[in-house]
Amino acid sequence: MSELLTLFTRAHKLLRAEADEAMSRHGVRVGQNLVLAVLWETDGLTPGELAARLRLTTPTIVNTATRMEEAGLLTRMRDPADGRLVRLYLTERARAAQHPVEEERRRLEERATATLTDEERRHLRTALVKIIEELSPGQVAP
Amino acid sequence: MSELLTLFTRAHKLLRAEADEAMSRHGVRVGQNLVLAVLWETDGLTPGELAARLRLTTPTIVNTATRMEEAGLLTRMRDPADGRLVRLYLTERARAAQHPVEEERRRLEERATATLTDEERRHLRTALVKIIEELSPGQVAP
DNA sequence: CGGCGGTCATTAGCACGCAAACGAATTCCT
DNA sequence: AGGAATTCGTTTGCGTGCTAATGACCGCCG
Repeated sequence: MSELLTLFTRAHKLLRAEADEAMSRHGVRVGQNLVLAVLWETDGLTPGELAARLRLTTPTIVNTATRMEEAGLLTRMRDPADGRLVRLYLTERARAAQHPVEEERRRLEERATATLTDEERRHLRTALVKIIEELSPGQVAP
Repeated sequence: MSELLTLFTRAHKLLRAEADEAMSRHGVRVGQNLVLAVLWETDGLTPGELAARLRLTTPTIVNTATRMEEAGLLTRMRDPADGRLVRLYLTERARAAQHPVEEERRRLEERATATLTDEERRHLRTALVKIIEELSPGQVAP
């Protein structure tokens, strides 16, 4: 039986559900927190740039951005120099959510790996990196 | 930074994409292969029973079953003894897909962990089990 | 300068998860 | 026996991912 794939799926689902619940307490859904993480670092990126950094497709970012706009987390502005581009800027609410959301993320990771030793955590990390490297033709970088 | 969560998400996405591509070669989408795996073992279960075994919600199974019915993978039959129940039965096509799909699953797992030693694989497995145990209040069982 | 190809974002449509609301059938409890 | 409560499946609507098709805009090239 394909033990590992099954366990992987279950662990991922649990982690994602916990993350969504935790983020939702601060008005951020789990898929939005990735976009936020990038914009907290570099505000005013375009959907395409965000997609590249997050390894998602542009349509995914566009749809997420629309929901985030409706939720008052960001605003769209056409680039004055290049009318094809749209730049996404965080609102005050989005900036205010940074520390709470980052804290939730940190706490979840800590909780999920609470019963692992430091060595086991390192093993897990290297195993994940190896899997990613094996399946993704190329870089593992950031 | 929450390294582990990020790595986990990326690895899961890659695994899922590969799995979907592999299964699709045999007319089965990645979400359907889980339903199939259970029905290959025990045909004629109800959506509720399947949901319980797969730890998914009943609506998810119902919708997946509808798509599988349209794809000619299963048929719905009302239980003659209890009119609330619907039983899902595999078609010949679904049974024919068993060996190819199981083989794809096995190959994917093998490929993903190709650069891991047996010991690393065991480490990964126990780490996943611990995470699941930590986040899911109760059983890790089947 | 005027069209043409390339580069964007967006829209549409699908898969697959969830929760909540609904309707049908059974079971339980007077 | 007959109404109330429970147990099912289904429908609906949302979030998050994808691909393919569309449309706006820029830059280049003749």
